[in-house]
Amino acid sequence: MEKKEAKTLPYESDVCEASYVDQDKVLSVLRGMKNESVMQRIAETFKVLGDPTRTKIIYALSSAELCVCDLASLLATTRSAISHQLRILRNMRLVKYRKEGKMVFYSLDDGHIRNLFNECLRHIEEEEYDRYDTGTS
Amino acid sequence: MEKKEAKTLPYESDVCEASYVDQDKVLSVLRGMKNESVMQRIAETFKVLGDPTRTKIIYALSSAELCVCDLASLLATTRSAISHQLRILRNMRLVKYRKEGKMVFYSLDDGHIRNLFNECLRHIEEEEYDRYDTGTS
DNA sequence: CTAACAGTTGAACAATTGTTCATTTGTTTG
DNA sequence: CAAACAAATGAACAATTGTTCAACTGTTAG
Repeated sequence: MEKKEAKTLPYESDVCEASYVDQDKVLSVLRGMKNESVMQRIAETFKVLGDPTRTKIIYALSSAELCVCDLASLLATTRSAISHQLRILRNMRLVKYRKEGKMVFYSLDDGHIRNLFNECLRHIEEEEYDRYDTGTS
Repeated sequence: MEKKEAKTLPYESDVCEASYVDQDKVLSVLRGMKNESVMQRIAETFKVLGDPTRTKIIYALSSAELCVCDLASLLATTRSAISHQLRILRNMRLVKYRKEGKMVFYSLDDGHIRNLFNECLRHIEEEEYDRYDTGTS
């Protein structure tokens, strides 16, 4: 039970335990939190959408069904790089595919992804607007 | 002008240039694409939302205004780690802050972020549903 | 069958990223 | 002023990530 004296703590301890935390507020937020695995899944989804190459693939597929070679040409990169990224998108069920001979055509898996994209775009545009709006008044 | 013989190309060249690309389709998609900097901004936004710690911070802030110490307590991590992540969220204008004495209270910057979050959640829930729905025809 | 091609994949490498540790800044209080 | 505390920050480190290179699978056409 050795109690550490305050003096022996020159900087913060590992985890914020002691300080003036608003316990009630924190507990209330904690209760409203989705469970860990859902949070993990959300983070993962955003992360997958957060790579420039994948972002562009998704955007391209939101306007047409395309094969690997089309995408490579469109994004000026190799088929290999595209293929690696498509696998990640496939695993996250963000895109689906259809085989036709030796070609494989990819498209978006569902409409939510398009919505996510548009919502993000709206945020960015509003951000842009705000930047020029501040200063008046 | 040394022309390489086909035989000296045992595998694909750097970029998909030659092959059977549907030029019309690709050009049409390309025209519909947002410009590079917008795409970059979208990717960046998703990326920032795509780290588990930041995802949780955002989610927590979507239900209450909190200080660094509250967040550290809530996520069971150090104030330093939270502070580093908050800077990133600040830079992307996803959160705003308000100083009160030596405390700093953070909150979401605008409503779009909440929408983005909810849209993502809906995608995940539908995904979950689909997984148990497949098999029947 | 063989050559050519679309796509996939594994290994390796460089680049980026998140956390920790330690220090610093700025505010409040004794 | 000095001690105490919230928060911010820089450096360092381990872990993760995206691309490239090279090889491989499977399909089509001569």
